Amino acid sequence: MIPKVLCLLGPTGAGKTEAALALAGRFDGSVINFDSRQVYRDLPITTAQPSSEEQARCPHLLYGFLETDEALSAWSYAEQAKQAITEVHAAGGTPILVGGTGLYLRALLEGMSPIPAVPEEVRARLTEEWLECGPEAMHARLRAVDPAYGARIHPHDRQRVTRALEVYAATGRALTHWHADTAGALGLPCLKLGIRTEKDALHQRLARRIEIMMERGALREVELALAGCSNPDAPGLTGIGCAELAAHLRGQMRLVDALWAWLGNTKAYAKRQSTWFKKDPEILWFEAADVAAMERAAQAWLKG
RNA sequence: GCCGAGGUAGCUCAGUUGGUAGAGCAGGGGACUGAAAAUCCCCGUGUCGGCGGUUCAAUUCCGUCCCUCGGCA
Repeated sequence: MIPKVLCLLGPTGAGKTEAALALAGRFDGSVINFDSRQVYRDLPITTAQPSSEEQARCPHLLYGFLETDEALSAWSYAEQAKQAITEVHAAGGTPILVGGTGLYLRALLEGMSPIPAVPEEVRARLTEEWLECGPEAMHARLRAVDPAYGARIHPHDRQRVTRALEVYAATGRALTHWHADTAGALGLPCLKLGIRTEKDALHQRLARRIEIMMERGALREVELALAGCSNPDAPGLTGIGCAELAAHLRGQMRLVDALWAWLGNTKAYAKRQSTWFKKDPEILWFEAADVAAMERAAQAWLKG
Protein backbone atom coordinates (compact mmCIF):
# COMPACT_ATOMS: atom_id res chain seq x y z
CA MET A 1 0.00 0.00 0.00
CA ILE A 2 1.28 3.44 -0.95
CA PRO A 3 1.50 5.83 1.98
CA LYS A 4 -0.43 9.07 1.88
CA VAL A 5 1.76 11.95 2.85
CA LEU A 6 0.94 15.36 4.22
CA CYS A 7 3.24 18.25 3.47
CA LEU A 8 3.44 21.55 5.26
CA LEU A 9 5.43 24.26 3.56
CA GLY A 10 5.94 28.01 3.45
CA PRO A 11 8.56 30.67 4.00
CA THR A 12 10.79 30.60 7.05
CA GLY A 13 9.12 31.94 10.17
CA ALA A 14 5.58 31.41 8.89
CA GLY A 15 4.66 29.08 11.74
CA LYS A 16 5.18 25.64 10.23
CA THR A 17 6.44 24.05 13.44
CA GLU A 18 3.31 24.85 15.45
CA ALA A 19 0.97 23.82 12.65
CA ALA A 20 2.91 20.59 12.18
CA LEU A 21 2.46 19.65 15.83
CA ALA A 22 -1.25 20.28 15.56
CA LEU A 23 -1.55 18.09 12.47
CA ALA A 24 0.63 15.39 14.01
CA GLY A 25 -1.56 15.31 17.10
CA ARG A 26 -4.67 15.01 15.02
CA PHE A 27 -3.52 12.37 12.53
CA ASP A 28 -1.00 10.36 14.52
CA GLY A 29 1.73 11.99 12.49
CA SER A 30 5.49 11.85 12.39
CA VAL A 31 7.26 14.99 11.26
CA ILE A 32 9.87 14.55 8.51
CA ASN A 33 12.11 17.53 7.84
CA PHE A 34 12.75 18.97 4.36
CA ASP A 35 14.78 21.96 5.37
CA SER A 36 18.38 22.00 4.21
CA ARG A 37 19.78 23.64 7.37
CA GLN A 38 17.81 22.03 10.15
CA VAL A 39 19.76 18.86 9.44
CA TYR A 40 22.84 20.19 11.25
CA ARG A 41 23.35 18.80 14.72
CA ASP A 42 25.43 21.62 16.14
CA LEU A 43 23.19 24.49 15.01
CA PRO A 44 19.72 23.81 16.39
CA ILE A 45 19.04 27.36 17.55
CA THR A 46 20.27 29.30 14.53
CA THR A 47 18.51 27.00 12.08
CA ALA A 48 15.22 27.12 14.06
CA GLN A 49 14.89 23.39 14.60
CA PRO A 50 11.94 22.38 16.74
CA SER A 51 12.95 22.43 20.41
CA SER A 52 13.44 19.20 22.31
CA GLU A 53 10.06 19.79 24.03
CA GLU A 54 8.39 20.15 20.65
CA GLN A 55 10.20 17.11 19.27
CA ALA A 56 9.05 15.10 22.26
CA ARG A 57 5.40 15.58 21.27
CA CYS A 58 5.64 13.29 18.24
CA PRO A 59 8.36 11.53 16.27
CA HIS A 60 10.67 13.91 14.39
CA LEU A 61 12.91 12.57 11.62
CA LEU A 62 15.84 14.02 9.66
CA TYR A 63 16.55 16.80 12.13
CA GLY A 64 20.03 17.51 13.49
CA PHE A 65 21.73 14.40 12.15
CA LEU A 66 24.62 15.89 10.15
CA GLU A 67 28.01 17.24 11.15
CA THR A 68 28.75 20.85 10.28
CA ASP A 69 31.32 19.96 7.62
CA GLU A 70 29.07 17.46 5.84
CA ALA A 71 27.11 18.44 2.75
CA LEU A 72 23.71 17.00 1.94
CA SER A 73 22.83 16.73 -1.73
CA ALA A 74 19.24 16.91 -2.86
CA TRP A 75 19.48 13.36 -4.16
CA SER A 76 20.86 12.05 -0.90
CA TYR A 77 18.20 13.93 1.01
CA ALA A 78 15.47 12.37 -1.12
CA GLU A 79 16.83 8.86 -0.52
CA GLN A 80 16.80 9.35 3.23
CA ALA A 81 13.37 10.96 3.19
CA LYS A 82 11.91 8.02 1.26
CA GLN A 83 13.33 5.71 3.86
CA ALA A 84 11.81 7.82 6.62
CA ILE A 85 8.40 7.84 4.94
CA THR A 86 8.51 4.08 4.58
CA GLU A 87 9.38 3.63 8.25
CA VAL A 88 6.67 5.95 9.49
CA HIS A 89 4.07 4.31 7.29
CA ALA A 90 5.13 0.83 8.34
CA ALA A 91 4.64 1.85 11.95
CA GLY A 92 1.11 2.97 11.16
CA GLY A 93 1.73 6.71 11.37
CA THR A 94 1.08 9.55 8.96
CA PRO A 95 4.22 11.05 7.42
CA ILE A 96 4.13 14.86 7.55
CA LEU A 97 6.82 16.59 5.51
CA VAL A 98 7.66 19.96 7.02
CA GLY A 99 10.14 22.45 5.64
CA GLY A 100 11.00 25.13 3.17
CA THR A 101 13.66 23.82 0.79
CA GLY A 102 11.77 23.60 -2.47
CA LEU A 103 14.50 21.69 -4.26
CA TYR A 104 14.54 18.93 -1.66
CA LEU A 105 10.79 18.52 -1.84
CA ARG A 106 10.87 18.37 -5.61
CA ALA A 107 13.70 15.84 -5.55
CA LEU A 108 11.67 13.66 -3.22
CA LEU A 109 8.29 13.88 -4.92
CA GLU A 110 9.24 14.25 -8.57
CA GLY A 111 12.64 12.61 -8.69
CA MET A 112 15.80 13.87 -10.34
CA SER A 113 17.96 12.93 -13.30
CA PRO A 114 20.00 9.79 -12.56
CA ILE A 115 23.37 11.51 -12.82
CA PRO A 116 26.24 9.55 -11.30
CA ALA A 117 28.08 11.22 -8.43
CA VAL A 118 30.80 13.53 -9.68
CA PRO A 119 34.24 12.89 -8.14
CA GLU A 120 35.28 15.54 -5.67
CA GLU A 121 38.48 16.34 -7.56
CA VAL A 122 36.52 17.18 -10.73
CA ARG A 123 34.48 19.74 -8.85
CA ALA A 124 37.57 21.14 -7.14
CA ARG A 125 39.34 21.49 -10.47
CA LEU A 126 36.44 23.36 -12.05
CA THR A 127 36.10 25.67 -9.08
CA GLU A 128 39.77 26.54 -9.51
CA GLU A 129 39.36 27.06 -13.23
CA TRP A 130 36.45 29.38 -12.57
CA LEU A 131 38.71 31.57 -10.48
CA GLU A 132 41.50 31.46 -13.06
CA CYS A 133 39.54 31.85 -16.28
CA GLY A 134 36.61 33.97 -15.18
CA PRO A 135 32.87 33.64 -15.76
CA GLU A 136 32.79 34.56 -19.44
CA ALA A 137 35.31 31.92 -20.49
CA MET A 138 33.62 29.23 -18.41
CA HIS A 139 30.22 30.12 -19.78
CA ALA A 140 31.63 29.94 -23.31
CA ARG A 141 32.81 26.41 -22.53
CA LEU A 142 29.35 25.53 -21.28
CA ARG A 143 27.72 26.87 -24.45
CA ALA A 144 30.10 24.75 -26.49
CA VAL A 145 29.13 21.48 -24.78
CA ASP A 146 25.52 22.29 -23.89
CA PRO A 147 24.08 25.23 -25.85
CA ALA A 148 20.57 24.77 -24.49
CA TYR A 149 21.61 24.91 -20.84
CA GLY A 150 24.10 27.69 -21.53
CA ALA A 151 21.29 29.79 -22.92
CA ARG A 152 19.22 29.30 -19.76
CA ILE A 153 21.94 30.03 -17.25
CA HIS A 154 23.46 33.42 -16.60
CA PRO A 155 27.27 33.55 -17.11
CA HIS A 156 27.78 34.79 -13.56
CA ASP A 157 25.90 31.89 -11.98
CA ARG A 158 29.04 30.15 -10.76
CA GLN A 159 27.30 27.26 -9.11
CA ARG A 160 25.21 26.24 -12.11
CA VAL A 161 27.89 26.84 -14.74
CA THR A 162 30.47 24.78 -12.85
CA ARG A 163 27.90 22.10 -12.05
CA ALA A 164 27.00 21.68 -15.72
CA LEU A 165 30.67 21.55 -16.68
CA GLU A 166 31.55 19.04 -13.98
CA VAL A 167 28.71 16.74 -15.06
CA TYR A 168 29.95 16.93 -18.63
CA ALA A 169 33.54 16.32 -17.53
CA ALA A 170 32.59 13.34 -15.40
CA THR A 171 30.03 11.68 -17.69
CA GLY A 172 30.66 13.01 -21.19
CA ARG A 173 26.97 13.92 -21.39
CA ALA A 174 25.38 17.35 -21.36
CA LEU A 175 23.16 18.27 -18.46
CA THR A 176 20.34 18.91 -20.91
CA HIS A 177 20.50 15.24 -21.96
CA TRP A 178 20.49 14.09 -18.37
CA HIS A 179 17.53 16.31 -17.59
CA ALA A 180 15.49 14.49 -20.22
CA ASP A 181 15.48 11.52 -17.82
CA THR A 182 14.18 11.55 -14.31
CA ALA A 183 14.35 8.84 -11.75
CA GLY A 184 13.41 8.27 -8.18
CA ALA A 185 9.90 9.70 -8.32
CA LEU A 186 7.75 7.80 -5.87
CA GLY A 187 4.39 8.78 -7.25
CA LEU A 188 3.41 9.45 -3.65
CA PRO A 189 0.00 10.90 -3.01
CA CYS A 190 0.88 14.10 -1.23
CA LEU A 191 -1.31 16.93 0.02
CA LYS A 192 0.62 20.18 0.02
CA LEU A 193 -0.56 22.68 2.59
CA GLY A 194 1.03 26.09 2.29
CA ILE A 195 1.20 28.67 5.06
CA ARG A 196 0.86 32.19 3.77
CA THR A 197 1.63 35.20 5.93
CA GLU A 198 1.11 38.87 5.28
CA LYS A 199 4.52 40.34 4.59
CA ASP A 200 4.73 42.98 7.31
CA ALA A 201 3.57 40.47 9.89
CA LEU A 202 6.13 37.94 8.68
CA HIS A 203 8.91 40.50 8.90
CA GLN A 204 7.94 41.30 12.47
CA ARG A 205 7.97 37.63 13.32
CA LEU A 206 11.40 37.22 11.77
CA ALA A 207 12.79 40.13 13.79
CA ARG A 208 11.32 38.72 16.98
CA ARG A 209 12.64 35.28 16.17
CA ILE A 210 16.19 36.59 15.91
CA GLU A 211 15.83 38.17 19.35
CA ILE A 212 14.64 34.86 20.74
CA MET A 213 17.47 32.96 19.09
CA MET A 214 19.97 35.36 20.65
CA GLU A 215 18.37 34.87 24.05
CA ARG A 216 18.67 31.12 23.61
CA GLY A 217 22.39 31.38 22.91
CA ALA A 218 22.74 31.62 19.13
CA LEU A 219 26.06 33.44 19.43
CA ARG A 220 27.55 30.79 21.69
CA GLU A 221 26.22 28.06 19.42
CA VAL A 222 27.95 29.56 16.39
CA GLU A 223 31.14 30.11 18.37
CA LEU A 224 31.21 26.43 19.33
CA ALA A 225 30.37 25.30 15.82
CA LEU A 226 33.23 27.37 14.43
CA ALA A 227 35.61 26.01 17.02
CA GLY A 228 34.53 22.45 16.32
CA CYS A 229 34.97 22.64 12.58
CA SER A 230 38.30 22.94 10.80
CA ASN A 231 36.78 24.18 7.54
CA PRO A 232 35.58 27.81 7.79
CA ASP A 233 33.57 27.34 4.57
CA ALA A 234 31.83 24.18 5.79
CA PRO A 235 28.31 23.68 4.40
CA GLY A 236 26.73 23.89 7.84
CA LEU A 237 28.23 27.32 8.43
CA THR A 238 26.70 28.93 5.35
CA GLY A 239 23.23 29.25 6.81
CA ILE A 240 21.69 32.64 7.35
CA GLY A 241 22.43 33.96 10.82
CA CYS A 242 25.38 31.65 11.22
CA ALA A 243 27.39 33.44 8.55
CA GLU A 244 26.67 36.89 10.01
CA LEU A 245 27.42 35.87 13.60
CA ALA A 246 30.62 34.18 12.44
CA ALA A 247 31.70 37.44 10.78
CA HIS A 248 31.09 39.24 14.05
CA LEU A 249 33.01 36.63 16.03
CA ARG A 250 35.94 37.06 13.67
CA GLY A 251 35.87 40.78 14.43
CA GLN A 252 34.69 41.75 10.96
CA MET A 253 31.35 43.16 12.02
CA ARG A 254 29.75 44.87 14.98
CA LEU A 255 27.03 42.78 16.59
CA VAL A 256 24.24 45.24 15.73
CA ASP A 257 25.31 45.19 12.10
CA ALA A 258 25.44 41.41 12.11
CA LEU A 259 21.92 41.19 13.53
CA TRP A 260 20.67 43.71 10.99
CA ALA A 261 22.26 41.78 8.12
CA TRP A 262 20.84 38.55 9.52
CA LEU A 263 17.33 39.98 9.44
CA GLY A 264 17.76 41.40 5.96
CA ASN A 265 19.08 38.13 4.58
CA THR A 266 16.29 36.20 6.24
CA LYS A 267 13.66 38.44 4.63
CA ALA A 268 15.29 37.99 1.24
CA TYR A 269 15.34 34.24 1.78
CA ALA A 270 11.66 34.18 2.70
CA LYS A 271 10.99 36.02 -0.54
CA ARG A 272 12.97 33.46 -2.57
CA GLN A 273 11.00 30.66 -0.97
CA SER A 274 7.72 32.37 -1.78
CA THR A 275 8.82 32.84 -5.38
CA TRP A 276 9.61 29.14 -5.64
CA PHE A 277 6.37 27.89 -4.10
CA LYS A 278 4.23 30.38 -6.02
CA LYS A 279 4.77 28.34 -9.17
CA ASP A 280 3.44 25.11 -7.69
CA PRO A 281 -0.29 24.85 -8.53
CA GLU A 282 -0.78 21.85 -6.23
CA ILE A 283 -0.35 23.88 -3.06
CA LEU A 284 -3.44 24.74 -1.05
CA TRP A 285 -2.78 28.00 0.77
CA PHE A 286 -3.91 28.86 4.28
CA GLU A 287 -3.57 31.87 6.53
CA ALA A 288 -0.96 31.38 9.21
CA ALA A 289 -3.25 30.99 12.18
CA ASP A 290 -5.88 28.88 10.50
CA VAL A 291 -4.75 25.46 11.64
CA ALA A 292 -8.34 24.28 11.87
CA ALA A 293 -8.86 24.79 8.15
CA MET A 294 -5.68 22.84 7.41
CA GLU A 295 -6.88 20.01 9.60
CA ARG A 296 -10.21 19.91 7.77
CA ALA A 297 -8.50 19.83 4.39
CA ALA A 298 -6.15 17.07 5.55
CA GLN A 299 -8.99 15.08 7.08
CA ALA A 300 -11.04 15.18 3.89
CA TRP A 301 -8.05 14.23 1.74
CA LEU A 302 -6.85 11.37 3.94
CA LYS A 303 -10.31 9.84 3.89
CA GLY A 304 -10.95 10.35 0.20
C1' G B 1 31.50 84.26 18.31
C1' C B 2 35.92 82.36 15.52
C1' C B 3 38.38 78.29 12.68
C1' G B 4 37.78 73.75 10.18
C1' A B 5 34.72 69.67 7.80
C1' G B 6 30.20 68.64 5.82
C1' G B 7 24.80 69.08 3.76
C1' U B 8 23.58 64.57 -3.16
C1' A B 9 18.33 58.25 -3.30
C1' G B 10 14.91 55.56 2.85
C1' C B 11 20.48 54.92 4.99
C1' U B 12 26.10 55.29 4.19
C1' C B 13 28.63 57.78 0.64
C1' A B 14 30.95 58.59 -4.54
C1' G B 15 30.95 62.04 -8.58
C1' U B 16 30.47 66.06 -12.12
C1' U B 17 38.30 70.23 -14.52
C1' G B 18 30.28 73.81 -15.59
C1' G B 19 26.34 70.21 -20.18
C1' U B 20 20.54 68.46 -14.55
C1' A B 21 24.08 62.32 -11.30
C1' G B 22 25.65 56.55 -9.42
C1' A B 23 27.52 52.59 -6.05
C1' G B 24 26.69 49.56 -1.65
C1' C B 25 22.87 48.55 1.81
C1' A B 26 17.52 48.71 2.45
C1' G B 27 12.97 47.96 -0.74
C1' G B 28 10.32 45.48 -5.18
C1' G B 29 10.16 41.49 -9.06
C1' G B 30 12.27 36.94 -11.16
C1' A B 31 15.30 32.37 -12.25
C1' C B 32 16.18 27.57 -10.11
C1' U B 33 17.41 19.25 -11.53
C1' G B 34 22.90 16.21 -6.33
C1' A B 35 26.23 23.22 -2.52
C1' A B 36 19.50 25.42 -2.51
C1' A B 37 19.28 29.32 4.30
C1' A B 38 23.11 28.03 -1.82
C1' U B 39 24.07 30.48 -6.59
C1' C B 40 22.41 34.23 -9.74
C1' C B 41 19.42 38.06 -12.85
C1' C B 42 16.28 42.60 -13.49
C1' C B 43 14.20 47.39 -11.29
C1' G B 44 17.07 54.25 -9.29
C1' U B 45 13.96 61.83 -10.99
C1' G B 46 16.54 62.57 -6.48
C1' U B 47 13.82 70.85 -5.50
C1' C B 48 22.39 67.36 -5.64
C1' G B 49 20.31 72.39 1.89
C1' G B 50 17.58 77.70 0.72
C1' C B 51 18.02 82.26 -1.96
C1' G B 52 20.68 85.39 -5.18
C1' G B 53 24.91 86.25 -8.84
C1' U B 54 28.22 84.99 -13.17
C1' U B 55 27.13 81.94 -17.64
C1' C B 56 24.07 79.88 -23.67
C1' A B 57 23.98 76.36 -19.46
C1' A B 58 25.13 75.91 -12.16
C1' U B 59 24.31 70.20 -8.38
C1' U B 60 29.47 71.92 -9.90
C1' C B 61 32.18 78.64 -9.79
C1' C B 62 31.06 83.25 -6.57
C1' G B 63 28.14 85.64 -2.60
C1' U B 64 24.85 85.07 1.28
C1' C B 65 21.70 82.58 4.65
C1' C B 66 20.16 78.05 7.22
C1' C B 67 21.42 73.27 9.38
C1' U B 68 24.87 69.23 11.26
C1' C B 69 29.59 67.65 13.27
C1' G B 70 34.43 68.64 15.28
C1' G B 71 38.10 72.22 17.52
C1' C B 72 39.03 76.99 19.90
C1' A B 73 36.83 80.51 22.89
